[in-house]
Amino acid sequence: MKKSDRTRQDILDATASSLATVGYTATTVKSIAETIGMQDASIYYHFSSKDELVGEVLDIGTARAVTAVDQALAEIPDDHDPREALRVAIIAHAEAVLGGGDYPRANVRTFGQLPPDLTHRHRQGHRNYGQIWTRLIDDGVESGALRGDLNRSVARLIIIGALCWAIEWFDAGEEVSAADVGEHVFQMVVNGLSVGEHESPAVSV
Amino acid sequence: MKKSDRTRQDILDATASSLATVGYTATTVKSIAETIGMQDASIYYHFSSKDELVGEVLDIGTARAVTAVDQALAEIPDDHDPREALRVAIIAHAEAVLGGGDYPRANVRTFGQLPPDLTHRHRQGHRNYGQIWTRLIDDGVESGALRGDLNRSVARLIIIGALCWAIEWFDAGEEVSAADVGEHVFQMVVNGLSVGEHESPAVSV
DNA sequence: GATTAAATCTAGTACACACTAGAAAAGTCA
DNA sequence: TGACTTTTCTAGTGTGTACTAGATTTAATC
Repeated sequence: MKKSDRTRQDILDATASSLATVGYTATTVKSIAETIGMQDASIYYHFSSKDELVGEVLDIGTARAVTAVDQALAEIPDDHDPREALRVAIIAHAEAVLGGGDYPRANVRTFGQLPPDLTHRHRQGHRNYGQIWTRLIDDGVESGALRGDLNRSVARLIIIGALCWAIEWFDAGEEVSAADVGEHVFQMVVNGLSVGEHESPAVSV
Repeated sequence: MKKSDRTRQDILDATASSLATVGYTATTVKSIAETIGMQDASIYYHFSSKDELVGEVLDIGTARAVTAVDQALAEIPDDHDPREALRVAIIAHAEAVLGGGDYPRANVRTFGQLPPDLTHRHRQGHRNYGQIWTRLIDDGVESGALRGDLNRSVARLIIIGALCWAIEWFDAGEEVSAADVGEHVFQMVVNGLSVGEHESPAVSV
């Protein structure tokens, strides 16, 4: 019973890593098996199909991203500026998806390449994740800290999009960290690029 | 000689449409052939391989996006505010990629799913496109209109990312137009979501 | 209308993929 | 050790893919 659990975990890890780096199509059952030194057929003792395996990896990925953002939000004081909550959430997301493990990265990386079944399966998870952001923006607008003249749904998707797309160009080896990317996104979408009266920003790379 | 050109165009169009809607892997030579009422083998009279065909579609896509942005920029007066140039470029990009034809959409949609050869082939095209944006941001910073305390390269990638990711959620049937999305991106990354002294924005959806 | 060239089709090959069946090996515990 | 279970392997199937070769049809030219 112990052996099986460890192997199962190895398979999940290898799949997450492969999805995060080469995407869904290039992630073959054979390549996963090779990574952990098994025959491809042996995978099917632990998972009934490739898509069930991939689905489980993606489930873990969304769960981790949600947890990361929730935890970060839980740590800020109650009397916070709604902008600060947004900042914390953006940076937490950036760190989870860019600097974090393979699971959240696999999630974002394979977005739009999955077969219909898997896409449908994860729609609910994405909706839940989106609600966190909807609330953050609503709080900001209703408290008067954020502008109310923009479509909130579009604003939310633009923020998430800027963060998700970063996975396409972000290079962990470079001098810009995952948190830096988050800080930049926050500075841009909240304070704006335009010269004005901003608090002196903490980030300068 | 005429016939061949028209068929060739039909193949390109069908490929662009397929890439834009279902992605690279699901775009098979057979499905392309079916769309235009041919046998799959006949495609190879016009193109030597699937990837050569796809590569040509992507080339056209980048060219159209570049042209759209260049043209939009050429039409603004010489004494423009650098922010206005950025706004025009952002909206032109949004319209080209979201509201425009299948070719630019195919480009963005298949980003990250292409085999290494094709990825490498288009790196130069993307670099050229990026330079347009680099110049826009540099102009803004050097003229004092945009903040200079952020990493310009990161800022550029965040703007492009927000626009590119929009293809994943944008629905042409909804009440938000492609130009609306561009306007939102501009308002957010240049003026910021934060409440402050903005000119009353023209967009309110 | 006959001759030639262009364009498409029929019929296949080779390969990679997800997945299966049953034998073999490894692990567990009396 | 021996009986049993769990896990992995060997050897395959079927399917879908890009792509090829050569015959066949369609179009253009004289």
